[in-house]
Amino acid sequence: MESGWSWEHKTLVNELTKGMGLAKQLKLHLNPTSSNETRELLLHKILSSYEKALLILNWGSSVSQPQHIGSTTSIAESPISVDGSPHSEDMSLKDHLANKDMSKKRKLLPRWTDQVQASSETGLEGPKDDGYSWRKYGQKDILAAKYPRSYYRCTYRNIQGCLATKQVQRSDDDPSIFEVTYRGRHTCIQVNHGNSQASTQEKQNPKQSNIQNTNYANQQPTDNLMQLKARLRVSTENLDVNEMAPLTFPFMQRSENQVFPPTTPDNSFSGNFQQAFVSPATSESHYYSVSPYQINNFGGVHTMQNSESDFAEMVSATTSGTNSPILDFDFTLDHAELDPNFPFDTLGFVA
DNA sequence: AGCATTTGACCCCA
DNA sequence: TGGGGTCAAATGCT
Repeated sequence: MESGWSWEHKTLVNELTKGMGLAKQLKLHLNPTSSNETRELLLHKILSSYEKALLILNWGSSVSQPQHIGSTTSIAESPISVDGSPHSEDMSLKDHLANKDMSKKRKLLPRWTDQVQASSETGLEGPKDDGYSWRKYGQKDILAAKYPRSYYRCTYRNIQGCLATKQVQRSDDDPSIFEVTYRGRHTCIQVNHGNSQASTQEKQNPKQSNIQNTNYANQQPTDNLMQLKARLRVSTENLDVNEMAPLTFPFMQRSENQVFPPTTPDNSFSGNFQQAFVSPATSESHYYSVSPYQINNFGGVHTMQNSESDFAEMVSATTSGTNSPILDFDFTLDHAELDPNFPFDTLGFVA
C-alpha cells in the first residue's frame, strides 16, 4: 500500500504540475490570435490532469481508510448470484424480470450519460468505442426523438453475469453527437480485453484500433498511466474508456479485474472510485462545481442521471444494511467526496 | 457453426 | 394505457 501511495503521490504531483503548466499555456493562448481549437485542447488537457489528480486523491484516501465491505453483498451479490447462480440456468430471463427484486435492482443501477462525438473523418456511424464489448439487443423509436435508440448490453452478460448496459441515441440537435447512457457498471472480466476491444472497434473504426490494442490485465500501474496519458493525448479523437464509472481508467479496470469476485478489500477502491462520481446528489457541489456537465478525459461529456429519488433509493437500499446491487455505499462519504478544502486556487486551478 | 444484429412482440411502470 | 425497455426468433455475417 505504501509503495502504491508512493506511485500515486508521484502521479498526483505530476498531474497537478502538468495541470498548472497547461493552465499557464492556456493563459498565453487567451490572446485573440490563438485559435479556439488550441484553447479547447488545452482546456481539455487541464481538466484531464485535474480529474486524474482528483481521482488519485480520492483513491488514495479510500485505500488508506478501512472500508465496510465484508458485510455488504454489493456487487458480488448481484451479478454472480443473480445471473450466474445454478438456479439461473433453469430460470429464464423473463422470469428474472418478473421477479420484483430483479426489477428493483435494475432500477437501482447507477446511470449516467456521456455525450460522444461521432468521428466524421472515419465515417463512423456511431459513437466511438468505449473499450468494452457490447452486444446490441434492441432498437426502439423514441416518441420525442428523431432517431431511434439502440440498446446494448455487455457481451459477457450471460457468461459472467455482467449487468452493464448502455443506450445510444443520436442527438436531435446535432446528429454528430451521440448520447450514450450507461447503466450499471461492468463486473465482468473482459478477458481478451485488448482483442475484443480491437475486434469490436475495428468494425466501428479500424483506424483507432491500434491505439487500444493492449491488454489492461497485464499492465503495470505505471504502464497504465502511460497508456492513459497516451489516450488523453488523443482525447478529441479517441473516446475509448468511459464505462463502469463515468471516468474509468485502465488501472481502475485492472483493479476490478484483479479482485474478481469483488468482495476483497481492494474492491473498496473501485467502489470508492465510483462513489466519487455516482453520488452527485451529495457531492456534486464539490466535484461538479465547474459545470453541470463534466467533460471527460476523452472528449465526451457525461452527466449523472441518477434522479434524486433514484439516489435516495440507492442510499436507503444500502444504508438499510441489506442488498446493495452495485454500489458500495457503506463507506463514508468523507472519503469519496472531494475535499471541500482542496486548494484549487493555490494550485492555479483557475487560470 | 458460432456469434452479432435486426425487429416484432411482449412486459412493466408511471 | 402508452412509452420505454427487453426478449427471442429470424436473419446476416465471418
